[in-house]
Amino acid sequence: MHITAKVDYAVRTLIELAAAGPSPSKAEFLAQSQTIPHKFLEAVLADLRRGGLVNSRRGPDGGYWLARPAEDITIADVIRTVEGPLASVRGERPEDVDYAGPAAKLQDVWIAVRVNLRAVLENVSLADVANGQLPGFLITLTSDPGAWERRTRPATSVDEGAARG
Amino acid sequence: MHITAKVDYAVRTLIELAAAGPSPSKAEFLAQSQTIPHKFLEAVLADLRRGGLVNSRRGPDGGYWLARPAEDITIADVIRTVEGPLASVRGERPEDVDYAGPAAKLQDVWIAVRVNLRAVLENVSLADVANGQLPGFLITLTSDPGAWERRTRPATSVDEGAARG
DNA sequence: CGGTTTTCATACTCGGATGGTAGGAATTCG
DNA sequence: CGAATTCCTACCATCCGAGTATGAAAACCG
Repeated sequence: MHITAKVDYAVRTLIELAAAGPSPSKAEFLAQSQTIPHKFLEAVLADLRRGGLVNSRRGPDGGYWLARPAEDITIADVIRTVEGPLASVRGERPEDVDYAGPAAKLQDVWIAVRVNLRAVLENVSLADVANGQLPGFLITLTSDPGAWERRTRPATSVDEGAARG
Repeated sequence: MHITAKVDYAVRTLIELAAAGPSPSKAEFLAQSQTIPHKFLEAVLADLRRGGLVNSRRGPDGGYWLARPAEDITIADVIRTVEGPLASVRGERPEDVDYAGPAAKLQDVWIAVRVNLRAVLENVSLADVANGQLPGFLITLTSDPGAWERRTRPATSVDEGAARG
């Protein structure tokens, strides 16, 4: 469950474009604003252009701008454009896996994971983030202080010889 | 957002052990039951043992069995044992990332993603899956037929507005 | 037209992860 | 003892992630 640099860069760049409005922004400016290696960002922007999320123009006064309104581009759109499906199991889509015996119902778990991923990523737009006004359900999810705590797996009772409550 | 073969194998193997009860199961049997390469499964089982999720014994009548009750081991436990943190952004934990300018609130999105991942993975146990009796919230999440449909990113032309809220 | 600025395309590197395989040592049992 | 099984170390092939280098193509300026 890893957000790659490419996805991270793509989302941040598009947020920057959402904030910039309709006039074109140069790759060099975007790279410096978000601290992204310039040439690497160019490759990401190429994917975004081929995916139809941004338009571009060359030459002086050239640059990149959003191809659609920032309200209509979700984080899920960005991930699918630069990386493919939101969730996959060993390269397959969750609905395509097939498990034997007692593991049969494991498929439902992966489906539920995808449902919950979608519930967040398909319901936050670039405009939401750029304006700093996240949707209500997002506020609710992140307002629990536990949401910000790191959680490590429980220490096994076996290797802690002495103390166990 | 990719479930690796290692995680998939680990979970399925532990479910098989949950179904097998307290008597030891041999790696060869587990490999064949779940169609996993035998030697690769051995490496996975080694991680699970070092992580304290299974115990083992050698020799004839040897094998592997769960170190804790199947009701007390969640899918999240398994993922953290064999792969590390549930969610990460460019190798960092979501609470540690720091974004400039209009992207600042993007951190909250990643936090929300982790919250929703935890909501599923920390609340399904090996016993739930092995018994085929998933918790109610899981049933609810997967009973929507849309949960099983693949979703592709919208075509470049604007057609359907996403149902928000 | 020439020169400058920018995007665009291609190819390359480099390390680490992923998904395995092989061979043999250690342990347990009959 | 000998057979069965886990356990350990090493190895391998391939791909992916992240980034670099070089230069061609387009757009604008005068």
